[in-house]
Amino acid sequence: MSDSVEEQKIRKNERKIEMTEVEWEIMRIIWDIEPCSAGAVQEELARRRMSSEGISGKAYSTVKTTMDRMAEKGFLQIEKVRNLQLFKSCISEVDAKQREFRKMLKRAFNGALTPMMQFLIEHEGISTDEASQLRELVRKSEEKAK
Amino acid sequence: MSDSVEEQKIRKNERKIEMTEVEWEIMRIIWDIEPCSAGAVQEELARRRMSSEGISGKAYSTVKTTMDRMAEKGFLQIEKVRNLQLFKSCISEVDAKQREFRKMLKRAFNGALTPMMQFLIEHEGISTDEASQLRELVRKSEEKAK
DNA sequence: GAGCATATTCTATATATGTCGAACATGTCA
DNA sequence: TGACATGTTCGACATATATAGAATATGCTC
Repeated sequence: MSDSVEEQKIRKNERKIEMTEVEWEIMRIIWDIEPCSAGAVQEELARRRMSSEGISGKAYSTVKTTMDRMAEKGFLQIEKVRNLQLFKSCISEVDAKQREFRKMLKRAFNGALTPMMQFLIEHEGISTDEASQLRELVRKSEEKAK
Repeated sequence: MSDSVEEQKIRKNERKIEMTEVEWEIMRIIWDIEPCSAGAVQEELARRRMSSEGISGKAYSTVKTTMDRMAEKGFLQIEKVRNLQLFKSCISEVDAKQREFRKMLKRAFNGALTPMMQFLIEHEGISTDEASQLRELVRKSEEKAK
C-alpha cells in the first residue's frame, strides 16, 4: 500500500530537521549578510574557507542546490525580485543554537544539564579563568532571578 | 579521472566520523551490556524504545546492518566465537560524549566555551537549583586546581 | 540425522546529502 | 542588437543512512 502524495508531504514536513555541517556554514553567512543572493553566499563561503582552513570553496551550483534544499526544509526563505532570488533566514541564530545544543544534550547527556556540566569540569579541562567567568555568570543570573 | 581503490580506502578512513542518532541508541546499549550479540542489542533496543517513547523497535537485520557499519567505521569491534559474533565498543562513552560536545561547540559557538555558557544562562533557563549546583561544581574544580 | 532456533550474509529499496555540469533566461552596455 | 555577465533550472552521480526481506549456515536436541 503506497502512501498518497498528501501523506508523503505530511511526513516530509514532520521529519526531524537537522542542520548539516555545510548548512551551518551557509547559515552563518546568511545571518551575516542577509538578504543576499546565492552568488554572494558562494563567494563569501569561498573566502571564509580559504582564510580559515585553507580549503577550497564549492561550485556555485553546489551552494545553490544546498540553499534550495534549505529553503524546502524551512531554514531559508526565497524572495523573488525580478528574475533574481534573495535569500533570508527563517530561523534565528538563537533558535539554531538552541536546537543544536539540545540535540547534543539529548544524545550525549540524556537531556540533562547537570551531568553535562559535571562532564565539562571533569573532562573538558575548564580553565580557572573560564570557571570564574562562569561563576560570575551564574551569580548574575541568580541575582536577576530574585 | 577516477581514483584508485587505494585512494578511495584512504579517503574512507580519513572521513570524519560522526555518530547518527540510531548509532547512539545502539552504542548506549552496547556500553551497558557488552560484550553482546546483535540479537541481544536488537531486543534491548525494542524494549527501550517501547518503554521510553512507545515507538516500535527495528527488525533484526536493520540493527545488524547498522552494527556492521559501525564496526567498519571503528565504533565497534567484532569478536568471533564459533559461528557467533560478539560486539564490543571501541570508543568509550567519555570519548563519544566529548566528540559530540565538541562538534556542537564548534558548530554553534565557534568552538568556545564561554559564549556557550553565556547562551545557556540567557536562553536555556538554567534553574536556580542547577545554577547553584553548577557553582558548587565550579568551586570544587577551582579548589582541586590549586 | 532431521529439524528447529538462531545467527550471518546478501541484496535491495528509499531517502538524504554532497557535489557539480549543462542548458537556459535575462538585464545591461558598447 | 548582440555579446557578456550573472542567475536560475534541471538533471545526474556518488556516497551515506535507514530499513528490512530472503537465502544460507550451523549448533543443538530428540
